[in-house]
Amino acid sequence: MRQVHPEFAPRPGLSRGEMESLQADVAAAATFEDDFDFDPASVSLDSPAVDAPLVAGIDQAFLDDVAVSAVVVFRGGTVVERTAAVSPLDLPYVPGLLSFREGGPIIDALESLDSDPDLLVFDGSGRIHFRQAGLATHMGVVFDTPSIGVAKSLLCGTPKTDTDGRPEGWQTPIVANRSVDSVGDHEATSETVIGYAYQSRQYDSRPIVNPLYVSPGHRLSAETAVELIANLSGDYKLPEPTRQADAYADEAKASYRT
DNA sequence: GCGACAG
DNA sequence: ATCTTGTCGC
Repeated sequence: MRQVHPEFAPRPGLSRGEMESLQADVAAAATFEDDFDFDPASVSLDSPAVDAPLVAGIDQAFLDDVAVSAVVVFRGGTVVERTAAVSPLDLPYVPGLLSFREGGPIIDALESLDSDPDLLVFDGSGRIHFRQAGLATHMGVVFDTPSIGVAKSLLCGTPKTDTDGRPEGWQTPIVANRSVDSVGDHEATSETVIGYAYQSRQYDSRPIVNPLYVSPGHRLSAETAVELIANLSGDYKLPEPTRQADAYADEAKASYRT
């Protein structure tokens, strides 16, 4: 696939202030409402539909100063394409600036993809971010493609209800808190729903499984984002596209080491 | 100064 | 994220 807005792509060598300023521009350019042409209900893991939307899962593995970015593309429950790219890392991990560390490598991988996915699913946050421009939002805007962020822990915002020990399928809104800035048309008040905590799985044996934190990246509402992730969840905690991308990144990393 | 945070 | 053996349990 190709970048639609390369001017928003993370550039190495920016100061912290410039990175934060670019994130504000990205957030202002993002849409947190449904704006896509496929039917959310047609996104599933078992639909044999030959015309089901293409969903790409993206994840990375690391080795010293290089990132191995993997993309696994699904159509219904079938993998139709996989790619992996190895790229140098310029910056360390800094909470809030993840897209500047991982964005470049991810763009490399997505550009090497033959398919043109209808939906991108990232390992990290989307709108659940200090400037409402997490990794999923940043990448979604650069490729102008619907995107969702699925994080295993909460970066900011507050769950409307306590999330401990909830049953499978349970969900509660994540509203903005003081650490979330209003950006462009996207205000951030204690009423603003920036994502959802979603209990994708709960095993009888384990005492507790933490929920996933799902947030819209671009061209999606928070409600639709959770609905889609629910449709893409199988027997494991992580949605299948992300889980497979994670495994493929590890594979690619292992073969790269040798 | 306190809080405190994706991968 | 990454470094890692065994081990508990379905």
